[in-house]
Amino acid sequence: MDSQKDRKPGRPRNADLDERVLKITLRQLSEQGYSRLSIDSIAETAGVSKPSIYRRWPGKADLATAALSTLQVSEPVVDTGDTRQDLVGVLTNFRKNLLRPNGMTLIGTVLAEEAITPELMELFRERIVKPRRRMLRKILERADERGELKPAVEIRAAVHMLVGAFYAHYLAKPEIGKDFPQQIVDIVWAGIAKGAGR
Amino acid sequence: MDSQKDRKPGRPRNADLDERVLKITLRQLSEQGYSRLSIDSIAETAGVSKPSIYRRWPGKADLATAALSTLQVSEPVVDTGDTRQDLVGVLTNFRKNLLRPNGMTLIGTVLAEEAITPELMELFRERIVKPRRRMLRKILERADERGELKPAVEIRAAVHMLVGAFYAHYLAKPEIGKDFPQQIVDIVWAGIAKGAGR
Amino acid sequence: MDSQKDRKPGRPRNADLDERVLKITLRQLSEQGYSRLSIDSIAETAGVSKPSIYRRWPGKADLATAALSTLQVSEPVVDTGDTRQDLVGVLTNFRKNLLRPNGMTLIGTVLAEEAITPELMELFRERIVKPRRRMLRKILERADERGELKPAVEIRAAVHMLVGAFYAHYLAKPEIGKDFPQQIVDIVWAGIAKGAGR
Amino acid sequence: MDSQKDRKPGRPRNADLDERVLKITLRQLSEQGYSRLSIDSIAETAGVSKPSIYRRWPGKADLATAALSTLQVSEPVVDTGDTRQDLVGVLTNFRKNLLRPNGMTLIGTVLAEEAITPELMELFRERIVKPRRRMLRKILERADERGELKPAVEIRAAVHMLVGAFYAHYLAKPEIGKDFPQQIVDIVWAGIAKGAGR
DNA sequence: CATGAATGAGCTTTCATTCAT
DNA sequence: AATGAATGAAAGCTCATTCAT
Repeated sequence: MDSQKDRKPGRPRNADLDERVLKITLRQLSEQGYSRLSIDSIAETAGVSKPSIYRRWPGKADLATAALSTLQVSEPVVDTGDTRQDLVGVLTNFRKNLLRPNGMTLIGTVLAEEAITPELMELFRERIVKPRRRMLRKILERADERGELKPAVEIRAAVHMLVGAFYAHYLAKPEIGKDFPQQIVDIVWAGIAKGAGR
Repeated sequence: MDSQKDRKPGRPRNADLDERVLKITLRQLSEQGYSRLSIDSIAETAGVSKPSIYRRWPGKADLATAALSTLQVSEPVVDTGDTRQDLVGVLTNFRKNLLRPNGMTLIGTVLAEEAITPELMELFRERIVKPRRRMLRKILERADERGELKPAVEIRAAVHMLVGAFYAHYLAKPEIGKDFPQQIVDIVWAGIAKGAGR
Repeated sequence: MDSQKDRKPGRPRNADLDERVLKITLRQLSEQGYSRLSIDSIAETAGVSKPSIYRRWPGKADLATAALSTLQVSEPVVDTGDTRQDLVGVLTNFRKNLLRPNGMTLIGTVLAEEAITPELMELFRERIVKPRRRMLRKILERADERGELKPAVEIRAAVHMLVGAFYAHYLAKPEIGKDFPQQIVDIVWAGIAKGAGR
Repeated sequence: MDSQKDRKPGRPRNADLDERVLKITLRQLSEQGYSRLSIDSIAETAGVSKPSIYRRWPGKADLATAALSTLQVSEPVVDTGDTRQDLVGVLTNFRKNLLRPNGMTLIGTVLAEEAITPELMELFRERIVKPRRRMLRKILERADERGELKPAVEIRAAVHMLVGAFYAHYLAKPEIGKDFPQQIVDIVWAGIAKGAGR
């Protein structure tokens, strides 16, 4: 009798449903962008009725936001002791994600919608952009603590360059060579490391 | 007979119209993205009928493409003799464009639509991305010819970094400081210039 | 054994609930009409679940009907001895009700729905229309017994005119003057009273 | 060549369409009321696409209003010289309309929607209510000019009673006898005519 | 008994596109 | 060539009703 005492009243939610809907929303979001995203088609694909969706999320924007917020970049921070190798590791992984089908669509949609649905951009920043940057920043901060960097190096700017190089490359040419992470790290390292650049 | 020699038969097309439509299309494209782009509203804003649009461009994608292709980045290549100053000049201008209202919307739309309307991306690459990169590349090539760069420097990678840093910064934080171009150039320069990085 | 003798088995119904729901239903019915009446919103406003409503009333029509049937015009029959004054009294009250906000919405809804939900009209007739008419009829019958009326006066027709004048006035112009009841009574009285109309 | 000079450019409108849509709208409005009125079903019944409707009328309210405004009570003003006979004639016709199927639905809908879509009521007043009243008023004014009425009779109030009696009767009992017009006219006449009421 | 969840059908409205002058 | 009219297909959202605890 005790085992039921804290059961909530009413028909329990179908827990699957949340997950299924969010997953499909995220897929449509990444494949077709926010404005092509259709609750009709999400409902159909998920095998769910539209009101079930509207019960959970008040509107399209909220649903898209919720889907985005399920994303979470969370790779363990590597620490091999070799700064350059650590950086290359993170960037290699970044490259892989970028080159996946629709790897850039989500970021595109988020930028395209910024004026109209700014929440998307904000979430994307918090959940995707910042976590990835944090990994790189940590690596560089460790290097700094070990005294590997020049004094007064702008770590944030270095991170911008490391990450940004991939965006720029993609925009110029969508095939990014396997050794690009290494190339980028080499140049940045030469720019920020103490005694580098001989 | 002279006065008519290069007239085509039939009622001539209204040349104004092309221009007006393309201009408005481009604006809507930059402000609201491709999928919110509405031929209805373009026609209305331009004071033109929809069939007049369809006569010229077979469909929405073609119209958007045509509008994009009117864009042309064409800044005069500066050459002050000081490589770093030249780079900072170009990037300062780049920053200004980026920070304009909707400065990133167009690029976002183009990325978001890549899977569905790849022509947009291709055009954007040719008309916007590559010209800007070319300016930076030229500056660096000149520097190389003057012997300012380390041997075997990957100029293309350096350009990726210079440009990309802005994208990355925008994604992480949309306010980009005035001295950011200088910061970036400093680091890259330290990474690629002969004798730099002491 | 006494204390439970008239308890029904199982959990007793919450009597409050009936009342609350009906009251809110009646309000929505009077303010927005039958077809805008929404069980969703009734449930929410009453703080009740929808199945609790459906358990009591099989559907929307039944609920609306039940709400209507709680209405009951029941004014004490005045009898000052002065027929005209009595009539004016009733009609003055009628005017007040008519001019209340949404004073005509309920009657409108009932007419509008007659073809689809005839029960509403029937109930309205029994609970609202007839009781009010009965008051007027009583007054006139009393007058007749006192010998104030011409012989063979159609009392029912007189009542139609007394009441109907207000409807007609409202339809033509929704502001009804304070002396309208008196005006109407004067004319009717001149038409039906013995020796009137000199 | 002249015969075409004032033809409007563009594809001409399908004139039938307006008429068909308005007719069906009016029917649905009278049968089911404003809020059940559905553009979907109007379009289907009229064999027309929904955008064709929206091109002509910006929304549901406008369409309903337009449909209402096609109505026009316009009966020739009879003048037999016998006031009572003239009145009975108009009211007999009124009775016939009232007793038609859904004869009261339209007026009900208009009342029910007054708070939400007041244009309907306004139009109804102008197009239906006032014209009919005008006919009765004219008859009474003529009688007055002929010196048939008591001095200072409130003609408007008399008209309210004549018309209103039918509404009141309908609300109390929807079967209205054939001699009701005569009955009503008799009482009112006794109330307002000079020397009547013996 | 009462609840919260789920559903199918419907609503108004907009869009890209084609027709008929 | 240019126009206004017409269309089929969808979109976002809400409602009356039923299910599963």
